[in-house]
Formats: sequence, C-alpha cells, structure tokens
Amino acid sequence: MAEKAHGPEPGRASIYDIARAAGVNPSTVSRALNNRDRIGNETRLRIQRIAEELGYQPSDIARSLATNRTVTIGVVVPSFSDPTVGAVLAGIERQANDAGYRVLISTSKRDRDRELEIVQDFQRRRVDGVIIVTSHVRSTYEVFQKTLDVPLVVNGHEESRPDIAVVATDDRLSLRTAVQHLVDLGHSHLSYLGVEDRPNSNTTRLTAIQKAVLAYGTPVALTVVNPEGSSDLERGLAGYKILRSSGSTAVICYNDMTAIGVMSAAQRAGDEIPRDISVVGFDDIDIVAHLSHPLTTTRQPFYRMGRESVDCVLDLIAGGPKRHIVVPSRFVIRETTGPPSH
Amino acid sequence: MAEKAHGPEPGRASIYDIARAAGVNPSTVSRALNNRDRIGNETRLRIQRIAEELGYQPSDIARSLATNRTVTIGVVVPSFSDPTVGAVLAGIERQANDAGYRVLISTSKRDRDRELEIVQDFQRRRVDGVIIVTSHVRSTYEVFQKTLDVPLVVNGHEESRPDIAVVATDDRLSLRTAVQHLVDLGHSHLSYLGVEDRPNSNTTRLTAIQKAVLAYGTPVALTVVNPEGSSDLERGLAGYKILRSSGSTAVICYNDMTAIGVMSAAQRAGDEIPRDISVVGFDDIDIVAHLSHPLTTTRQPFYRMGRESVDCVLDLIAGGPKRHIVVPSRFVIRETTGPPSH
DNA sequence: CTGTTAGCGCGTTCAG
DNA sequence: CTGAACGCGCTAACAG
Repeated sequence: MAEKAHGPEPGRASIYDIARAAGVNPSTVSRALNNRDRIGNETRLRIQRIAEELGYQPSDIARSLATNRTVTIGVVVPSFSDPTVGAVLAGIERQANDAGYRVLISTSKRDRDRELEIVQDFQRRRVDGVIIVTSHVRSTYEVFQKTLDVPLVVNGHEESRPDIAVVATDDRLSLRTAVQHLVDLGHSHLSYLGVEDRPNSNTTRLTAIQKAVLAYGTPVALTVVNPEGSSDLERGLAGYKILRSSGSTAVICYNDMTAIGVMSAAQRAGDEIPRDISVVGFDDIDIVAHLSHPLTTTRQPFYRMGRESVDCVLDLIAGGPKRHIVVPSRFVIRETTGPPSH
Repeated sequence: MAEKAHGPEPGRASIYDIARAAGVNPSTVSRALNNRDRIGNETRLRIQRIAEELGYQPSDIARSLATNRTVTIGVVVPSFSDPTVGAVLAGIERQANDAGYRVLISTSKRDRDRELEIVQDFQRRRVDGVIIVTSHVRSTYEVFQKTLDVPLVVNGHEESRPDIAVVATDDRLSLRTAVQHLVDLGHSHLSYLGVEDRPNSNTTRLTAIQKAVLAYGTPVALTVVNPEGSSDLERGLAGYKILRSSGSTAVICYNDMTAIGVMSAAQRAGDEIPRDISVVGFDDIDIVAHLSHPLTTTRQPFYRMGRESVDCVLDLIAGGPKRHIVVPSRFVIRETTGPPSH
C-alpha cells in the first residue's frame, strides 16, 4: 500500500477536485459533504458519489484551521505500562468517542518538566481540552498559570487547588477502613510500604493511615518503609525484610504491585500469608483477585474516573465551571488478611 | 486556569501580532522563530523576545497545512489494558520522540471495522505514517488496498503478505523449544490452552506446537482447549478442569495471563505446580517472574519491537522499501515446569 | 538580510 | 439553492 506516496486519485483529492469534476463550486461540495442545509438533494448525492469515486479523504487539519476546533482532547499519563492507567485510558477514550471527540495521549514518565512540555505541545496542536492523569500541576502551578490557555482537568489527585478542575477518589476513607479491618483482626503493629517516586499520593496515603492509627491511641504502632527500587514490584520485594524485622504483623502497601512484590518475598522467605503477615494492596488491578492468595485491597473505579474526567473537561470546554468530582472507592476483603498468629 | 477561553494575550497571538509589535513582516517572524537562515541575529533575538512576551504558541495545524507534514505517526493498538501493549507503546513513543515525531494512539478493541475506521481517521488527520499492533489487515486487505494511502507497518504478526511491511517475533521457534523442554522432562501428553478472539495468532501458535509435537511421533499427545471467557484470565480459569480431565500433565498457554488463570485454578483445586501440572506461558510480562511460582514462558521483546516498528515506518516515509523484520524471542525456564509425577 | 506574494484545504459569510 | 470571495495561521518561493 501507499505504493506511490501521492498516486493519481488516492486520498489526496481536495474539494476543488471534486468541484471541478462535478461542475460546481467548492463551497457547494463543502455543503454536500457535511450534510448542510440549503443544498439540492440530487446535487448533494451526485457530489457525494463523486467524492467516493475520487477516494476523497477530507483534511481534518484544514478543517481545524478554518473552524478553530480540533475535536480532540489531549491526555497526559505517567506511563503505558501501568495497568491502572490502562483502565483510566479505556474510560477516557470511550467517553470521548461517544461525544465525538478524539484523544491524543502522551506519557510524562512522572517528570514535571516533561508534563509541562506535553501540555504545551498539546496547546500548539490546539487540542480543545486536556486531562492530566496523576499530575504534578500542584507543584508546578505557577509555570502552568503563565503558559496555560486550555481547559484542564486533573485526574487522580484527592485534593488540589480549587482553581483546578479535578476528578479523584477519596483514598482516605478506604484506608481508614483498611486500618479498622486490621485492628479488628487483632493487629497492633502495622506498617506502610510506600514509594518514593510519587510523593504526592504517597504522602496522602501515609497521612491517612497515620491519622487512622492515631485514632486508636497507643495500642497500635505504625512502621513506615520506603524501599528503593526501579519498579513497584521491586520495591515490594525489597521492603519485605525491613517491615518483617520491624515486628509488624500486617502491611498496607502503596498499591497492588508492591503488594505482589511483598507476597513474593514472603513466599520466598517461607512465610505464610496471612498467618505470618497480613497484606493489603491498593487499586484492585485485575489479576490480584486471582493470585494464589487473592488480595485484600481497595477497588478504584478507574474506568469510571476516566469517563468522569471527559465529562468534566467537556463541561469546561462548553464554558462550565471547574468541578471537583470525588468518586467512591471500595475496600475489598479477600484472603491475604487474617488475625496475627501470636 | 483557562480563566477566559480567549484572554487578551494568552496563547492565541499569531505571527501577525508579533510582526506588528516588532515592526517586521510575518515571514520574518516565521524565520526567526524557526531559527532559519538568512536573518539578522539581533532581529531574530528581538522577535523571539517579543514572541515570549506575547505568550506566543505556534499553531501546529496551520504549520501542517502549509508544510503538508504532521510529524505524527498514528498507532492502532487492540487495548490499553494489555501489559504487552503497554511495553510496545513505550518503545514506539520513545523511538518516535527521539526522531522528532509524535504519536497518535487509538484502540481497535480487536474489531476489524474499527481498525479500518481508525486508520481512515488517521488519514484524515494526515498522519505521516501508521503502525498497527496485532492487526487484522491480512483479512481486510482488499478494503485497505482501496482506501489506504499512507505508509503502514504491522506489528506482531509473524507472517503476512509480502506487500505489507511488518515487524514481528517468530513465535514458532520458541514454541518448538517449549515443546522440546516439556518432552525432555518426560511429558507425553501436552495440552494447548488457546483463545478464540485472536484467531490469527492463536492458530499460528497452535500450528507451531502441533508441528513440534508431530516431530516426536506417536509418543506425544496433544489436547487442544479453547475455553470461553471474557478475559484471558477467565479463559485460563475455565480451561483448567478441561485440560486436567484430558489427562495431560503439561499445558502451554496462549499467553501469561491465561497461564495465571490456569495456575490459580490449579491452586484452587488443590493441585501442585509443577508436580501435578507443568505450566508454560507466553510473553513474559513483568509480574510472572515474581509470582509464587515463577513462570516458565517465552520472553517477547515488546519494547524493542515498538522501536523497530517506528524505524520501519520512518523508512517507509523516507521512501524506503517494505521491510519484514523478525526479532528473536527467548524461552525462559523458571519454576512452573518439571517432570510429571507418574 | 528582509519584504511581497501565494498558496495549503476547508468553512463561511454574503450575494445572486 | 448555488457561486464568489475571504480568512484561518503559517511556510515558501521570489524579489528587492
């Protein structure tokens, strides 16, 4: 295919070519092809047939230049290899397509500068709106303020500046439930296994847990572990011995992947779950319900958040207000949590 | 942000505004901003400064209309929720960005018609090239033939029509190695657990296994299972009892996710891996090396395939030939395969 | 070195 | 109901 880059007919005919072939004016062709008013039915059909024959492919870029709209929303995600991102993207694409919009995606790799560059690139491309999934805007706000001139929605942050539209889950509630669950089971020494490369959400979650723990007074202790590693899985693997040596009998992990790492390390160390250690994840990615030890975790409505984000940005485009949407998450108890053995 | 959709300066200044402010001609502004030749250094700097002050954001769509290039390559993927896709996309984005290209992604949901629609949409947007990851082009070729007029590369298919550029791994070699491995361990009754929604690759893999099995003559039997299910995981779960009742002592799964399903079902049934059943996956997605039973599987170079695809399509854009690139995959033996117990 | 003049392909007035 | 003319924002010849 694409035998000769610019063959005779294929694809590169313009409305001028059609107009000439049909013996009409280009503007008439425009009307016919866009099913506009004020055009005769027979000429419309004739023109459409000719367009078909010529293999006419309208140029969206010319159209965008003329209409000043691209019908496109730009999406920034941290990575493609994160299953949670996949679910959000699926929701975004679905809702956007339903509304007749297209989606333009780039990965920030969790890099502040890159995030900013991408948004600026989006603006050069004249996207109608932007969604940033798990963003750094909060800390880069001044720079954004200066150069941003497009409707923007941030997806994933619980709390943010009131002048930024946001769609998020409330991590705190479900983490409080998680702590409650573990305490009810009889655990008096918990630990939190965090990540260092996502300071915002990590701190939010840690704080939520700390608060929840404090509510029980002294009987409950909390150890915080922030292992190094190049992936969540590795961080989980690396964190296990540390938290184990701390004497805690249960661990709440930053997310499911770190939990998988923890469990893998436990298994390797000959420890039994949940007898020797209770494990709690976060996200509820597809696999964790089907692991040898189905994981207790909190289910995040990623797909739905994606759709909500689109609704939110479309509202903005239509001139609506900056909404702050919080969607509920749900704590799911499965088989990796149980009473401590001693 | 985006306080007023079209504020005073922000973002919507054109080279005309700059030209007026600088007292020069618009084309001079164009030259200055694109660091072209034939322009005085002081005027260049002056113009750049003014552009900065006005918060100038060049319009890529106007530029594209003028240059007839978008510096964008369109990518069709089956889904965002597939970890293998994530890796391919990461490679594609990386290589494309390194070459100064952007990437436009849409999901086909494995649907023929949707795949075609997306490619046509890409053409309307005038992308410079297209990459389809795990495509249906082979079976839709006639339709494509008619409407396609853009460099195209298919990623993932082993074999394809010679008139389509392709980047793929050779599944057959590693599957032969897998069969060899199992036979060497003493297995005489294998089974293949396939999927029904990807007939092309599924058939290719099945055929490869059948051929490999036949090479051993009668002593090796092969049972084929194609369980229904809405996800690979579920297909694995559903397939287990069938293949177990067939009497086979080892199973080669379509991919790692189905293998995870199989292992989960085995565990639930009280069977031990690999004592009661040896399990082989395909893909080597990140987690499987860290499961309670590290999975024997074949490692696919997804990231690299993504990069190669970009190189391939850029070659095409530059007028090069339709290449057929085959990148090697590697069979990795871990802990889910062992000798049969009886 | 810089200004002038044409388009790129389409939508959209405003006339007829 | 249709044609003519202009503009979207920018690049690219061709002059000066």
